[in-house]
Amino acid sequence: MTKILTEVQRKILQFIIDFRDEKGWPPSLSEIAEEFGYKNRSTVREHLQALEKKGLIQRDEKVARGIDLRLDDHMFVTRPIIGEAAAGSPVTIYPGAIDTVDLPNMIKIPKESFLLKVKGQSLKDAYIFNGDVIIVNPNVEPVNGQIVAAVLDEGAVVKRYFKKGKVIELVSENPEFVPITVDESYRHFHIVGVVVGIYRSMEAKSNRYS
Amino acid sequence: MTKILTEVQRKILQFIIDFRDEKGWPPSLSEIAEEFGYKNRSTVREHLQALEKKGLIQRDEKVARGIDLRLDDHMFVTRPIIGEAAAGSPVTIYPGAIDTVDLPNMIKIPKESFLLKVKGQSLKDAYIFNGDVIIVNPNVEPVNGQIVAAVLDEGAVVKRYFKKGKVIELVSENPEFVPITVDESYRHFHIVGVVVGIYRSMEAKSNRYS
DNA sequence: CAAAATACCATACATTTGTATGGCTAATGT
DNA sequence: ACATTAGCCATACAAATGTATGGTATTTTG
Repeated sequence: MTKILTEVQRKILQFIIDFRDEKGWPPSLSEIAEEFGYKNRSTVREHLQALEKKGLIQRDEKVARGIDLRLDDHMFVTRPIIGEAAAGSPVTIYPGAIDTVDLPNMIKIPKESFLLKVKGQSLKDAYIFNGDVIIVNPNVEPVNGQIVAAVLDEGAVVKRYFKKGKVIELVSENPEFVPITVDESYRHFHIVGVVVGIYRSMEAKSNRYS
Repeated sequence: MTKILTEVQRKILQFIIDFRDEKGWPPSLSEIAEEFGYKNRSTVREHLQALEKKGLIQRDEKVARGIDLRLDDHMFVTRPIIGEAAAGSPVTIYPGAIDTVDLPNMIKIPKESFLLKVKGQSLKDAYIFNGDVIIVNPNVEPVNGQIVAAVLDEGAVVKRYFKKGKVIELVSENPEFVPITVDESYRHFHIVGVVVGIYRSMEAKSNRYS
């Protein structure tokens, strides 16, 4: 089962992955040939046939750029969680991804967004629960009414954002909670990003009460 | 900024997304033409130029299948919602899709699954709220512990599924609620499908208290 | 209303792309 | 010693692919 790749095959596979990542479509035989200095496409084709035989790619030979990656599904399905959101402590961003989520083959993360796993019941006033994954886009300006993840003196919050003149108000989804008003008296205030959505995996193993 | 797509453009974009998802590489102009019954590739090319002008794709015209998706900036893809889930009334499946959700393009709905929009607060014992979208897969056998959407005499429920011998128990996420035991006394009992996940859009417009 | 955009078509053309065949060398295993 | 495999080449060929140009009809927009 463990088919070992030769050095050349490994490099070609890596090139296909990178190419596809960057351009959005797989390389043609010519492009692979050029990358590796081959004067001939047949050479490339033989390497691709080897890769297909070993199950790493699937080809439609009759079709231009008909190279499909068949890497372990984990590559695509398991995404790193780069931090945790919880009240009382700042949003923790791990230096390297520590935890991962298994998202049932349905979630792909755009480059600029990242995932935060919700820890504890601290965000339940926003109807977000332990184990939920929130999708945060750090590169957009929050619009009034959007939910943002923010860090301030007393910790991290996930609340609706309203800017009124110089003052920013952070309102909970749950009307029982009093809004936070951010003004000059705050020394630390930083918008982590806009919460674009939440995803909750419905796996039996998940435990929402821990 | 909000460039609106025409119906044709939207459909073509969706086809490109699905094609790429399924095959692993983008479609050629011919393949798009064939899909939509066009007798001509120039027609397709014009649509692609429109999509590129609106920033949704990026093309390398000189290259076969040179279509790159640029959905990151336009995070949302509109998908049809085919029904509603609410307690008290059976799960309603619209004959044709009526409503739509804007899902982040990162959420890829498996072909066999469908979306139900949650209406009212009736499912809040499962921590699912008004306006949430649940992703239901009807073609898999529920495993003990999974959350299912089911219809029974008293209406539709979304609860955890446990089969013990001949008896099926439907347990709420919230321990305060008493489990439902399904036995011979039930005349109607039908599993709609397994809830694979939920997605909640964090749009300002959404109103969770209606 | 006139201009622009949308949405199609036909035909022609140049490249790109992948395939097929055959041959050559070096390393490896039996 | 001999077969096998990996790795590379040249040449020829057919099909797929994208482009260019010019046309028609309808709808939308300023």
